[in-house]
Amino acid sequence: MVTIADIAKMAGVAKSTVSRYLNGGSVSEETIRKIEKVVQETGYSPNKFAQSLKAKKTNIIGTIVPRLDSYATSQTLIGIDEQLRDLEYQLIISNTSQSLEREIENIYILAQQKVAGIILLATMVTEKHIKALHEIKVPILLVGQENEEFHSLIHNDYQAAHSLGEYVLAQRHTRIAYLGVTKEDIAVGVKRREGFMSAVADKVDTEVKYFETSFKSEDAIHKTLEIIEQYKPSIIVCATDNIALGALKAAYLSGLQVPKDLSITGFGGYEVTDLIHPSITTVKFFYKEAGNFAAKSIVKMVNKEEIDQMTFSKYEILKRESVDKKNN
Amino acid sequence: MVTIADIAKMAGVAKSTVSRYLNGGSVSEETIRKIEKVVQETGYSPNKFAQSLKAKKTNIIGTIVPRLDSYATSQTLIGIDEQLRDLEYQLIISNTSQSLEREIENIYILAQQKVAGIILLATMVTEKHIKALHEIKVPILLVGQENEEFHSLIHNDYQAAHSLGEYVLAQRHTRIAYLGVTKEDIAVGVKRREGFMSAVADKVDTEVKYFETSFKSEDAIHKTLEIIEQYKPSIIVCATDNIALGALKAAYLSGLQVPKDLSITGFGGYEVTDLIHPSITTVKFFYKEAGNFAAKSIVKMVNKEEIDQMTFSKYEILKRESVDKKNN
DNA sequence: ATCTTTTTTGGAACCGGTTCCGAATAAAGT
DNA sequence: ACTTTATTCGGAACCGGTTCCAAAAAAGAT
Repeated sequence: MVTIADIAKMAGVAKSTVSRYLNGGSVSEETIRKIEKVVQETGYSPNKFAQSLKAKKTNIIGTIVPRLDSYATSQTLIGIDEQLRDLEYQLIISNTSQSLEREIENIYILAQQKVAGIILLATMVTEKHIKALHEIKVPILLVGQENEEFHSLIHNDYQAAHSLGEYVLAQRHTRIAYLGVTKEDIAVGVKRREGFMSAVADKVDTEVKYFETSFKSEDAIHKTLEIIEQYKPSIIVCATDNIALGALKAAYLSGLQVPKDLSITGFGGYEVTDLIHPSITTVKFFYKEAGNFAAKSIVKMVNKEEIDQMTFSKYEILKRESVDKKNN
Repeated sequence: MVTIADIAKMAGVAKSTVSRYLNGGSVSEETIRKIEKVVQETGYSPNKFAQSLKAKKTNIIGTIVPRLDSYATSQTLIGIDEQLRDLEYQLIISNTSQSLEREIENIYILAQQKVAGIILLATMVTEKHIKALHEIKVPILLVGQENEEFHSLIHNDYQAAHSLGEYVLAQRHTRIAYLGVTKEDIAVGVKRREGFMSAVADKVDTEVKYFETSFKSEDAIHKTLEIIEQYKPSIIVCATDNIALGALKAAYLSGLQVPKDLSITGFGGYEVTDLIHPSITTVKFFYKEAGNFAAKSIVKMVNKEEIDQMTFSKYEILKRESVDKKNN
């Protein structure tokens, strides 16, 4: 490994002169040429650890993600990655495999690595999270969950679900099942449910029942089989697209035709929802664009610029084959 | 930020004593207690840059991946991540968004960061790749593509496709379309095709035609529409599950029933292939287990242990609803 | 109690880069 | 030609940890 001392010796100058050359300091044209020649011949590049040790900072942004095999996470990371590259920051991805303990641990690990900022894609934000995030003195951006103590970028779960509720009413569905998830996930478990109910509850001649499943499609299959047997809804509104896939499978297993016998909606706008038959009506969140925005925001925070405390990403209702219009 | 010098001062000992305490050197019980107390009170942890600068190595394994939104990549990374965590190595994920230039660049960047080893999930291995991998003097493991100069962990594309070909024959399909991808991808574009053809070519009364598409489902939809119109196969064997999803959509758009009018197979064993209707017959590769194995292997290489030059991961034919048996 | 062996400790050098500042040199001004 | 200003350069200290080795202390043997 070639060091700055080697380069200095080979170019016949001092280490500090090479350093000045590398960092835009005062160096004569002749000396520049001498150093350049040696740098090119050797392929020298500075030792990152030495630089960071001295500078006490890095150009690294850490992200903490709950899982690697989720569409929302992947797309968000792609957006973050693209934008950070443009801004000449390096991205570190820490996968916590949905362990809250690991999330806390990774917060401290990233701080130790002197990341310039942290983007936390959170499923939930506990007191321990908050304590850790305060202790480490690093700019933090939450993505996907809101919290009044930290800057947040969230998908407008409430408003999106409300819009979907309006669409379901406009399609004249009156016997509605809502298949949600645990309240511990504020965004998916609470806000989407509340938003949807705000649109459909208390409508005359409209019955809506809440059911709960996990995030796994296999559990959603079983739950939907129950719902079909016990409640016979004309539509099932699912809190995620993966749950909707499970509901679709259960409909087939029950001998029902979608959307004729049972309509189904999802949430997220995963690509596969347009590839299958029937294509699934869903709410599309622009995860990649959200990732782009998150990257820009965290860099602004690193540079001590002001950003909004809370930002909402866009959504779009994708009206597709899986919902029909009822005649009543 | 508390440094080792602060700890030493507070405990009334020398820096080198604190360092020995931290690294299992010779320290008396009394001195251990003094240091421990101060370390706990301050929450001190060593500066990673200083450690790495001195040690000239890290406990980081870098992975270079072509994309973040692929099932195979996600599962492999999850497997790598789990295993590395157990082995107390940190994982860095570098996403190259399918740019060969970025792959080369990231090889050098990771070397600069003194990663202990690199796992390269490659789509193809060019001369530039080989040059870079040789220059950086870091243990390398290729995953998903074979190359005789570097240790490789590959999915047995040839044998798996051969087995699938045998299954297709056993289901008595005689008018077969194979929908493949570019030959530049040796594993998916060459080996899978060759393996399948080795099973079905030259069979009496069996006609098999090769067609080509990109990895994108949308392109596969269009290509499949053409194939259905021009060749009317009884089965389409697709080089990936995403292509199979496209083929399934095209069958629906053509008014065909699967598997009655047209059978479809995929490759990879993505979860969604069992969620949709009809469930797709496919070859399942155990990506996560492959990731586990890759992590163990790279760590062995880092420790100068011998490993096999080439290792094959397992596969399994998942016989599902999308292929029926012909009566001929 | 004395001698030998083992354990413990601290000082200093080192890892590879950055930065300050005085000295030297060059350029500009009178 | 002399003075003032600007540019360039190199030496040394520093960033926070590790490690070597001589000296001191402790433990074991006679």
